[in-house]
Amino acid sequence: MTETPPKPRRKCLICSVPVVAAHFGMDCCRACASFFKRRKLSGKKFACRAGDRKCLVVKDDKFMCRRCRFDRCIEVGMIYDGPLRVNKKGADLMENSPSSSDTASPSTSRGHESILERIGREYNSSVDRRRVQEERILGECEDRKLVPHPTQKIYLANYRTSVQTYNVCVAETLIFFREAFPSLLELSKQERDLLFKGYIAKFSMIESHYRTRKVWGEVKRYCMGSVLICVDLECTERWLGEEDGGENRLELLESIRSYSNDQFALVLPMLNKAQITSKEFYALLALVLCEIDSSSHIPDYVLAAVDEIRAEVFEDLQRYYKEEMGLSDFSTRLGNLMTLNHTIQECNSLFQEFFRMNTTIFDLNQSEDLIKELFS
Amino acid sequence: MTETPPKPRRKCLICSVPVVAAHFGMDCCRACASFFKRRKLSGKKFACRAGDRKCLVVKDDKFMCRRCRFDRCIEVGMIYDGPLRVNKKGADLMENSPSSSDTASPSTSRGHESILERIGREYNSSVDRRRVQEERILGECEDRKLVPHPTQKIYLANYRTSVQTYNVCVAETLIFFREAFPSLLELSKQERDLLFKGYIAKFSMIESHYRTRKVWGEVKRYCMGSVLICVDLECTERWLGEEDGGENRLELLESIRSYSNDQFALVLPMLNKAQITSKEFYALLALVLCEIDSSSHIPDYVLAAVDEIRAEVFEDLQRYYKEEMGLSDFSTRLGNLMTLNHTIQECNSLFQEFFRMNTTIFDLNQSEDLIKELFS
DNA sequence: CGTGTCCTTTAAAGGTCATC
DNA sequence: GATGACCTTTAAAGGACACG
Ligand SMILES: [Zn+2]
Ligand SMILES: [Zn+2]
Ligand SMILES: [Zn+2]
Ligand SMILES: [Zn+2]
Repeated sequence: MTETPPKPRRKCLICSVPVVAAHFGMDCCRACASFFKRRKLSGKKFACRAGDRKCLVVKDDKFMCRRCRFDRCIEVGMIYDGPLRVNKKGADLMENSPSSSDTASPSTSRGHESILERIGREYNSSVDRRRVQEERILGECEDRKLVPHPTQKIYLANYRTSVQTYNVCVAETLIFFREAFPSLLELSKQERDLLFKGYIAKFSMIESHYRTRKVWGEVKRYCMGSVLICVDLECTERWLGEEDGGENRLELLESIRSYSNDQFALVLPMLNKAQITSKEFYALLALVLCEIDSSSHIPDYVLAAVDEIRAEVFEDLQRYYKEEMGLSDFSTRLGNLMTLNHTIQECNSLFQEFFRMNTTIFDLNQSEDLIKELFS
Repeated sequence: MTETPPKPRRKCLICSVPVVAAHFGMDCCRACASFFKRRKLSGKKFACRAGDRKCLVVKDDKFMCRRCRFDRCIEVGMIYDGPLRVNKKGADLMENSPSSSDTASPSTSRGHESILERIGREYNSSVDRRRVQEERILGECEDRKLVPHPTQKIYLANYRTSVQTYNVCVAETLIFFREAFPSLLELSKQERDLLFKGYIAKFSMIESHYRTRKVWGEVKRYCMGSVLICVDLECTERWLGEEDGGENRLELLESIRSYSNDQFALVLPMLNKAQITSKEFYALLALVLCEIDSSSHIPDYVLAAVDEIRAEVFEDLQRYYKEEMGLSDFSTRLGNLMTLNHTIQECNSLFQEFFRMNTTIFDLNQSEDLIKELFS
């Protein structure tokens, strides 16, 4: 009837073409959504066409700079954590289980759960348990301070809450360790405890970075100490109160500073480059267990047991890359993941001193019998 | 085949029953999701059954405290901003337009756009324009500081960026004013400018609170100054640099402090209570224009023009409540919205001094001819 | 009315394929 | 092999209704 007025419509936040729906949490066109997903999946990063990473990203018939287009996607806040559902075609039909009734299937139609599924389930379950306990710890803490986060209740860590949540973390991760790697139950309790003692430090390291990225995205100011607490990296001195740490106070502060500085210098760049998915993180939770320092006196049959786990993880990881992610060439992703694995190993070796000291400190404060037993 | 192992499943974050899917962004059961939606829609708040707002919310056959259940929903981060799509049944079929082809329909199937749709469209369009210009302003600012936000790039406001973004806001809001209220084009330019001069302060006030809630949720530490910049309320003194503000520096600081303190005391509680949806915000953008101080010397025919807008908004608002929100009794929501409207009016009257001074300050810095013309 | 179960609808994710 | 148009599938939102 009347002439159509110039109604402003939504535009693609990446390339400015008109857009009808949201993709990956942001207003963008289907082409940019496809592009972002492919780039995330492949794991490859390209160089900027101009070299200065300042190309304008607009739909000017072909030749958008791939690096700058991807950077723009990250900048506007698009998120993609790997496929949500598994590829129907690729899945083999080993048995026709009658699981279609009321009980929810464990995300694939296969009869038994894969190792990555099991690790993921047990990890998330341990996080749920830790969250409940941390809520209680923080509820009892008089001077708790909320950190500004728009969607979650996150608190500033202090010495006391760090020690308490770490104790909870150790206890719950021990359960995770038992449930996620049941094959290790064939070893003696002593051997398992030795493995766990070497594991918990590496676990804490990768978990901290993983949770930080999950909770804070591209924000570099905070570092998650556990499920509900985080450290403000711009005022780390606030973490340790004047009366905390006893006679080791200054020493402790210096250790922590050097530990975190070097860790951020080593692990963070790798983690940013790898952009790992949740499933890859679950794989990492197993792979760091399987990297055992050859200088430590571990019997061969224990090494054989972890090698079995490593092989199972690699098999499942390849299946994940091929079937679920639909990658024909997954060498880049696997390479990134393995580099990350070795970086963590390296970082862990560098700071064994710190962790030994750490263990001593936490020993003084521990209340749980379980932990006393472990670190005696 | 084998006995089902005790696999941990997801639980309702509100009442702890097993849950199969997410609702409103969080893992919760369908009952809690329904409950949350109904409570959000109705706008009513109930008193806590025990009085201390500390009831445990668990599915123990009837009698969950409604207040504590709702509080828990907010706490875990559930979000609901009114129905996403319009009720098909309620919509009248005035014409059968051939719009079903390629051009996207303007969210309802009605031939012409309602006033709230128009205001919303023009408001969002003005925000898009401001975002582009603010990105440029901040790109040129040497000492810009990112505020930690997991999904958006938000910067800390300083005196310079505040002035610049305010100028952009005035210019773009003038366009919004013209496009959203076309009926006012029948008035003279002088009359429209007079209306706009009274409008811009109230606009800034409600927009600031609306954007703060949208960007920061329940976080009370930051207050959005414009689209991309915000003030850290825990160190407001950083906002004004040592050399900013000229001879009025201390006076200016004091004005701002008292202005913001009182505004937060008056407007914030109402806004938290009302929990307005986007559409209600659009209605408010019109309603605050229509509240004109009787002491000002505005001709009757101008008052008649804004009264026409007010009537149109009320009509559309009722249609929204009835048809889109499906409310049979919308008195609580409308009451909350009107209280908010009057609180803003009251707050505006209280701080006319501040804004007069404000205008003078911004006059000294303005570069756009448009603004010079307006505030001469 | 307020609640919770169940069914329908749809926005956004997954997947395919011709083109370069 | 990368791209983007064009289908197919599904998780989560809307809506109806029986119960108290
Ligand atoms: Zn695009
Ligand atoms: Zn480039
Ligand atoms: Zn529930
Ligand atoms: Zn209660």
